Amino acid sequence: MNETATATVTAAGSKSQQAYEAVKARIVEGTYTPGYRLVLASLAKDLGFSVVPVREAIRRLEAEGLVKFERNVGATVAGIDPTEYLYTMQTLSIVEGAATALSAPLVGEADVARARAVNQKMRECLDHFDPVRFTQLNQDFHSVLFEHCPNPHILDLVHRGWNRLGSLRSSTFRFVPGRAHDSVDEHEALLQLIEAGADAATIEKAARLHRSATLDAYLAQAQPLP
Amino acid sequence: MNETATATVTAAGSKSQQAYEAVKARIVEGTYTPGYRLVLASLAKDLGFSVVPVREAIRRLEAEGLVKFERNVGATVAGIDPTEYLYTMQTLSIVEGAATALSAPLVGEADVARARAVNQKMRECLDHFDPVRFTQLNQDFHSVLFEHCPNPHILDLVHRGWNRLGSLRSSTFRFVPGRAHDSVDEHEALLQLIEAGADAATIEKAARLHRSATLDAYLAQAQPLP
DNA sequence: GCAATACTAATCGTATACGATTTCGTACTT
DNA sequence: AAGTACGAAATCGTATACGATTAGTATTGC
Repeated sequence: MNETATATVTAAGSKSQQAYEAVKARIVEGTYTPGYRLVLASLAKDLGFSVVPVREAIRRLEAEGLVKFERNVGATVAGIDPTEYLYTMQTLSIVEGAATALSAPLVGEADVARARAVNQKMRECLDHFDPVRFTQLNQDFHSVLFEHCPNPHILDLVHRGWNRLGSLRSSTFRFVPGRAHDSVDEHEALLQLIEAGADAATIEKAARLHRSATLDAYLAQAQPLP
Repeated sequence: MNETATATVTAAGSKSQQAYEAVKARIVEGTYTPGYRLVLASLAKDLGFSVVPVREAIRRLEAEGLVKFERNVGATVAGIDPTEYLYTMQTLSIVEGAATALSAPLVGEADVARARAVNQKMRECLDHFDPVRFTQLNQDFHSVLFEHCPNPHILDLVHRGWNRLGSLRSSTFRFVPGRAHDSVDEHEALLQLIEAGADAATIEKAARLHRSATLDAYLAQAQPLP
């Protein structure tokens, strides 16, 4: 059997949990593309489990918005129509902004240095532009900034938002390449705010606008998503 | 697809759904108090279903934070230690503030009038103070203000927050009676902001502070929760 | 008398089985 | 020929059954 390289090796005994993580991984990494039909029996046979744990896993993924479920019909990998993208990005702008602001006082020098290093890689990435790598680095960067958020509820909401966007992380910056440059600059500005111990409201506003700007750039592009 | 405020007519064919709603109702209305142990077999026998749909319902409630679940041990109605209360209120202050701001442009005169009527009842309620009724009216009031939020994700987060607080809605204002008076005044101020077509940021800030103030009042009280 | 261990009861986790519902293809009717 | 009605295949929903794990209790050894 093959394991996902990025997996945290949870090795959770529960098969529901295993199924959950397996399916989630396949969705996020793109093995199951949006619209893909998730048949319980097939998945169960594929994973070697019975349908019951798989079913539970699917319902959990539904709750997170990663799959769409229709009674007596089945589950499909949640699509990302532009409307959903807008909703998700808007929600993320709000909760991530808050998380970043709440996290800021707990971000130490080492964290800032790490974030800055990531941002530097992003800047280098601008030349021979690789959207996938860039978006991955982007997530790494922001993770450093909000991961210290002391409120686990908010942090969870942020993670869910990123997960939902994960399905199209390969394409986010592909559609708005011009945005990448500004993004890197805004990152540096954000770091300086944090270093300076800026007001929570200021940091929140900056973080939110940073995300909103990406959303706006996408909307301006008005390119239909796959 | 989604149930309106006037629930109870759902009668969703799925037994999972029925079980979900039944258990949720009993938690929110207080039949199952925090810490109550939810035994699958007992619930199933009680509801007349098998354990499988009940199990699914419990997991959904877990995802919403209404019950706590421990593997191979069982589920209990989620307690509300002060820490959790703080987290939930803080999260709610953020998402409800955003929802209210996004909703504001869509709130018509009729809505404002309705909200004001509710607030008037709350003011009358101040004399012979009934915490339960007051908190119910409070929810009604805010529902009018955020229910038009065009982003369903955010709206859903607001609903979840209110649900989590539902278990102690009978006690929220019981512990901070002095807060009730200020709350009514802030409601009126909020209505005037909306009527005047105030800036989204202004409305968001006001709505958030309104909730934060309740949280702060509670924290100042520093009374341990049941 | 106290503590550690073995045993029992309760409960959860998963598998298998069967009934219910939907969907799609085919044949028949107009 | 087109639309409708019927039927079969696929899939989901739920029930029942059994194995696995935990918690509580009694017993035994020191």
